[in-house]
Amino acid sequence: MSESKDFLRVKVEEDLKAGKYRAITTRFPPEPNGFPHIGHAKSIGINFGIARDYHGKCNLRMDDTNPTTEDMRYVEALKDAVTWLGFSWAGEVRFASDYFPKIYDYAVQLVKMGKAYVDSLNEEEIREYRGSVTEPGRRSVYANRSIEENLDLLERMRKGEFKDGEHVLRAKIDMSAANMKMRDPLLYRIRHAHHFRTGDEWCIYPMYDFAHCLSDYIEGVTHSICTLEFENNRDIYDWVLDALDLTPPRPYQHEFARLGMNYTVMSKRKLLELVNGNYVNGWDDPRLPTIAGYKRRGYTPEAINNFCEQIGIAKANSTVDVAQLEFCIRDDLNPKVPRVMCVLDPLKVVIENYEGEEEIDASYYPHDVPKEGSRMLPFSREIYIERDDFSENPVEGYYRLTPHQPVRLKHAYILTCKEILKDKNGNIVEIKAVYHPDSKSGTDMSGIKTKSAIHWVSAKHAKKAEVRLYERLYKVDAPENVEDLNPDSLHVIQNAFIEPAVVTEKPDVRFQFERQGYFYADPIDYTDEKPVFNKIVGLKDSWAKKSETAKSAPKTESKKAHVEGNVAPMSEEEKTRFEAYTKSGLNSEIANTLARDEELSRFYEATLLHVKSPTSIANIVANDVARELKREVALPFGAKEVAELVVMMDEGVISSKIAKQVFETMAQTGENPTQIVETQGLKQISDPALLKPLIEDVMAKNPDNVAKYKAGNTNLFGFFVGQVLKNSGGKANPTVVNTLVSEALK
RNA sequence: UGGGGUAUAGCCAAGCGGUAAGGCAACUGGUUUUGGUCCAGUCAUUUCAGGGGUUCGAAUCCCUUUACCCCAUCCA
Repeated sequence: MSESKDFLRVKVEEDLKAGKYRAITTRFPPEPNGFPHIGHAKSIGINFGIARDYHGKCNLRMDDTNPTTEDMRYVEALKDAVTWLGFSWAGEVRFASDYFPKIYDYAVQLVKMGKAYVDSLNEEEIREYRGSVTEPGRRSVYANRSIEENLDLLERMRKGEFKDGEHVLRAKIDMSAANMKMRDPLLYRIRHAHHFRTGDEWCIYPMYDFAHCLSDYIEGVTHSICTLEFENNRDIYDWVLDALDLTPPRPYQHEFARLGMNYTVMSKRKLLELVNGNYVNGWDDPRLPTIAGYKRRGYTPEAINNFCEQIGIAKANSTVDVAQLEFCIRDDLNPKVPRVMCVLDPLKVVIENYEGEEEIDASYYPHDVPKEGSRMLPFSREIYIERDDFSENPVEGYYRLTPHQPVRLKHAYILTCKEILKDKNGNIVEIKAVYHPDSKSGTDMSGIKTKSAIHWVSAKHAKKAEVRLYERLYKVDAPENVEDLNPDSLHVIQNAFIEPAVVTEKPDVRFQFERQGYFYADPIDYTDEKPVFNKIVGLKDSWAKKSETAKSAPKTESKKAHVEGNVAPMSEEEKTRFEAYTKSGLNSEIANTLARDEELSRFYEATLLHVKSPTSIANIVANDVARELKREVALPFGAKEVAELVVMMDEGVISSKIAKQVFETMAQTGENPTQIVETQGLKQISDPALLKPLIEDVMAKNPDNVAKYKAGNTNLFGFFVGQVLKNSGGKANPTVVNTLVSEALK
């Protein structure tokens, strides 16, 4: 695990340490209405990963509360994905639909408590009554129904006495809530639809907001982790669980930013469009970011999991570079898979001075991969090399075969070009070459230096193979619709030539095709008669990059100009205060902060009554008191205490640093500041004679930093002061320490 | 526009008043029978979205401005 923990793990540790839960339970709660993609992999990694790290449990629960969109087929895909990624859920797969009876009972209870009602407005009216983000909504007249009537109606809804949309059950919360989600959210709706698990047992179905929190509670989930778009729903989550007065402990919801990747779409809707519109070949098309797609392409679960770990968990909306994913799969495959040779774009080479044939023992792994295994490579007079590996008029820096530059055939001999054969159009169709008999790999006595070694196959022995090359599905980095699709995302090479051992020996299903990339024997279409390979990812290619960057012009970068907005004007009252404050010597920023906030100005003026020290008071009120006021609890101290603190500071009994510390204690415990200073012995130390030994000590313990500082890293000054202050328990007078340290460092 | 979030390098991301972690990408150089891997190194100090303030000291605390995301489905 990495050294820094993400905020979710921090929270889990806190809760465990505080004894909020004895053990933790998480859950992965997809709706079975689409195939899972790499964004789900991130969520799976988080939920199952946290459960694993803290010895808890993680459930797999299908959030199947909408019978019209869900299907068993997706349940299977979801189970496959979790299993393939290497995780196992606790017990059986759960279904929200299993809890329908319990959830219904909770609904009845809410009605009995007078906290929910049956509304009979139609869909349009409900929307209208909800108001808008700027305007409060108004409550339906049906909200006044008696508990008995509500109970009766709800029961009849369940029995199927009403048509779809005739009634809904709503929570009675607040139609003017600033959070739109809290304007009497719907709890149940009538749907005479067949559910893929409960069949026709129910004709009312709970809404997400009602079912999800209760499902979590029923399962004993402790940490309900979801994505950012549910932040607004957290209020309902809490409301429902609190309103029902449940036996603790109850779960709490925490949100993280979902995964975005460039050149990729991740929404279910867009993915569905690609599949249904036949822009790709099914849910497992290797170009898709679905788990099934990656699996079919040849990605390993290790690579996906590493990726999810590397990108981290945070709350900022972000778009990860696909290069990061590609790194992960290369990194995983490099030390694992055998190297073999496959020619994708063949160019025939006839070796005029070679007769007969031979077999070369060639290791499957390069020197830096500590694995055993080799195969026999047939070599003969006619071979294929990659068309790219020959150049009649090479550009500067070209290392491969040219009319004047010999090249090493990997594992075999050195080759020199003798003649180029072309067709009528001037295309090269064949190379005539000679080999150097004494240059055989391992026993090279030729003394010829080559710049590179290229891959090849014996024409007579090679097997024909289909190779599917994939490029990014989209041509733009932030694709929006099908117009952004890359028309060249799929290249099928029907006539690639691969060395025979790959088919006859099958040392693995994933290979590195030497110098090209990683490939996977397609699990569905591959046969020995017609081998099919999918390109997983290319090797890094610094040669291609070099030749390309030479062409493309450097991008011009521009920093966005920052727009300054207007500050809201002050009211008359505020203006009067502001002027009085500046007149009394406060700087305009502090005066402004105080003047604009009624509570702050009141506190400031009250403190001023105790001591005539406007600047010190203003500073502490505008900064520290303001912070405490932001919290929703009442202040445990008053103007008198702050005044005491100010006096101690003004008189130099304590430094401003200690004052902050004292203030914090005051805010937490409500203790008297003088007492805090007394009991904790916080009086500041200003005597240089007492401070000097501390400074010398720090210097002696950090000779490296002293050297760095003297070499010019003046930032380290703060480090020394900080260390001294820390060692003095915060009591050293920072001003004195500063002068002493700067003297000592001369 | 009301509410809820977020802002640190080209892309992710740590950091919680005292030396701006790490990964990807990029760029040097070395090793190499893969232009791969590996190794060594470079890559935020007019610097943490902008402006002000508090402090001996601010990415971090306070005020303020800006930009982006989410919320007005009987979807989840």
